Amino acid sequence: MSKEQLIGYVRNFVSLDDIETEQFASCFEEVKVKKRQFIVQPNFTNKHRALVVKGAFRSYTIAIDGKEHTLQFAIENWWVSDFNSYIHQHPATLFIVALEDSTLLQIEFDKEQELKRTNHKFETFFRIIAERGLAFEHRRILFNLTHSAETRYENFLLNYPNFVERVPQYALASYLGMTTEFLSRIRNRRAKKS
Amino acid sequence: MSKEQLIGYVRNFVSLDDIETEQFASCFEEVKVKKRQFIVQPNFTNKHRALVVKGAFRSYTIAIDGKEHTLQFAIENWWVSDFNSYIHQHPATLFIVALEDSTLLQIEFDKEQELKRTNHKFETFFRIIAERGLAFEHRRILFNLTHSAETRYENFLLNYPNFVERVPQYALASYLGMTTEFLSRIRNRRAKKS
DNA sequence: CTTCTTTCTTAAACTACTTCATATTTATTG
DNA sequence: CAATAAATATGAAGTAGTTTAAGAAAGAAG
Repeated sequence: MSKEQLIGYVRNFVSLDDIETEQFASCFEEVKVKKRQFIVQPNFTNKHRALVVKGAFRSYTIAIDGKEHTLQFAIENWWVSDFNSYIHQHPATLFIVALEDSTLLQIEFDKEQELKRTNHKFETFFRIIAERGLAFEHRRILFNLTHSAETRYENFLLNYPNFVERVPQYALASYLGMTTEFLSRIRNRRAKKS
Repeated sequence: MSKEQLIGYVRNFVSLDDIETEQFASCFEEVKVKKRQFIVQPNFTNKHRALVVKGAFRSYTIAIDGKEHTLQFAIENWWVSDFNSYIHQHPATLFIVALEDSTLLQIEFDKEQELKRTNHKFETFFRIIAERGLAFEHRRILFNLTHSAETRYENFLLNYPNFVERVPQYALASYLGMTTEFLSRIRNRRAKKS
């Protein structure tokens, strides 16, 4: 059962006894999603957050000029949601789409609230992942402010080599804040050098 | 005493009885900081997080080319820290400097850990502020990806009018991801229009 | 295997923003 | 309140990255 993976993940952050483990795991539901299927769409409230058990996702928005901009990717052991929509339980602004046939373990907002309310350890767990997420985004913002398009790409290659192969170029470009054409040129430039 | 302000802030998120309130508040220490004084510097671990009681701060980094890039501003009722340094207790990468003579209420990392360990409510409080911080940075990243320099400035004006007056232009420019010269032009352009 | 669609590539023209250099205004300090 | 330093303004030249457009390659679907 894929919940092993969830348990393993949670135990990185808090130690749970058997009863707690069971209680935690029982709040999650396995969902299979086909490539190109949307799990979140603008104007619909994002009622779950999900751990990617297998597969890959992309969350993005479409600007007024029609262009797509990627906020996040998620592969195995990453969480996926429109976080603003989820925590405030108001309408989403993002699309979230499966980049591959995927399996998720998702928890409903209300169940998560209950978990956090009933057991200090669960509260701790969600606190830690929020903190780590925040620290991550701080690093990302700073890196984006301080580096050129090419350096941002190199950094992504270095830190997330396993994402690169699984993510379409246009999506990666829009995550890194450049056009797909420009990323194509960067890749070409680099290929020639080596 | 300025701890009233801290209590008021915390009670926005969790309800504390008198004993809890006292326990929470007693972990914070008031610190006065003069304009231009640094409270965090690269390579020193950031041992506290602090609520701004009065005044204003800026956290920023200096890139290899010598240019400053602002990660955050903080005025009254905002938290300030090098969050990556603080939560992992490893050396800071940021400078944090007072933009005005200021008063802080700061808590030591170890005391915060203890608060969270000993009382579920305190854990909840820190979970909530981390989640809100994360949601905030998601909005910021998306907005930066989807809008031009001028629009980013207009948005900042709209959402944080009270920051604008208190923050030097070059710092705001570097927060918004543009040069101070370009922001100067934008402001000039706008002034002429109206 | 063929057709249709999606993604990637390449090149030339363009533009939003930067850089550099200098002048002006606004703060800070003795 | 001078004197000096720090921040802002402005113009001209430069560039990193975009836009547009068209073709090539790769994937998906029958």
